[in-house]
Amino acid sequence: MLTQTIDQPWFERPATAVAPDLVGCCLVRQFPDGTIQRGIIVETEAYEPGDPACHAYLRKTPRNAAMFGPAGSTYVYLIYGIYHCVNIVTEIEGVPSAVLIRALDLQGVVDPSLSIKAIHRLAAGPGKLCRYLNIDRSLNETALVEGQPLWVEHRSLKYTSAADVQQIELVQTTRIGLSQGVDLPWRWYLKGSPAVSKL
DNA sequence: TACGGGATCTGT
DNA sequence: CAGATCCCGTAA
Repeated sequence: MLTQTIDQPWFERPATAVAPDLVGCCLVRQFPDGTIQRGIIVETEAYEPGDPACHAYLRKTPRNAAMFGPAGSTYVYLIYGIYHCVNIVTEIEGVPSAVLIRALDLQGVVDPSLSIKAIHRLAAGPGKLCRYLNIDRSLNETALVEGQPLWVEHRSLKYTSAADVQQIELVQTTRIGLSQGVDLPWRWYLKGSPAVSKL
């Protein structure tokens, strides 16, 4: 068994704990026609209660309701009227907490018209990865379960064997694009990945 | 009911 | 660095 699906208990932790652990894991998208696209998560951000940048900072509203849902479900929202962003909900139900998936290193993309470098930019950013994976609000509040439209797999053996868990070099910095909570260092990315949205 | 801004990206 | 373009949160 090379990959293992991550299930709910793993996500029942604060977003600031889950977010760094998700880097190196694999987001799996199964399209309606059954085809599957995988991407290694290379960049995440955490959003938590008490965090002024969290969409649920003030109260529960129709938009942010998904953040209060069970761990291991999705929170998908529309931003700037154009792009979607996908989060993985963490913490026990009722606690608004989530990890924004900011960038993926897509696996198995074969397109002769694109350079390797260009392929690495296809999902380099939260809006771009949702566009590429065709993720919109119809996938809001979806459980991350194998065989569903979206799920997550643990770091593969080739990443986790031997010396390697330690070799995932994480960089921790401040989050991007915010006007509130700008000083909280709740963004993590895989050092050296060509698919990270910004250095 | 009206209004303004947003966890973004692209092309100029 | 402005524009795209929609939803929703807040105020009235």
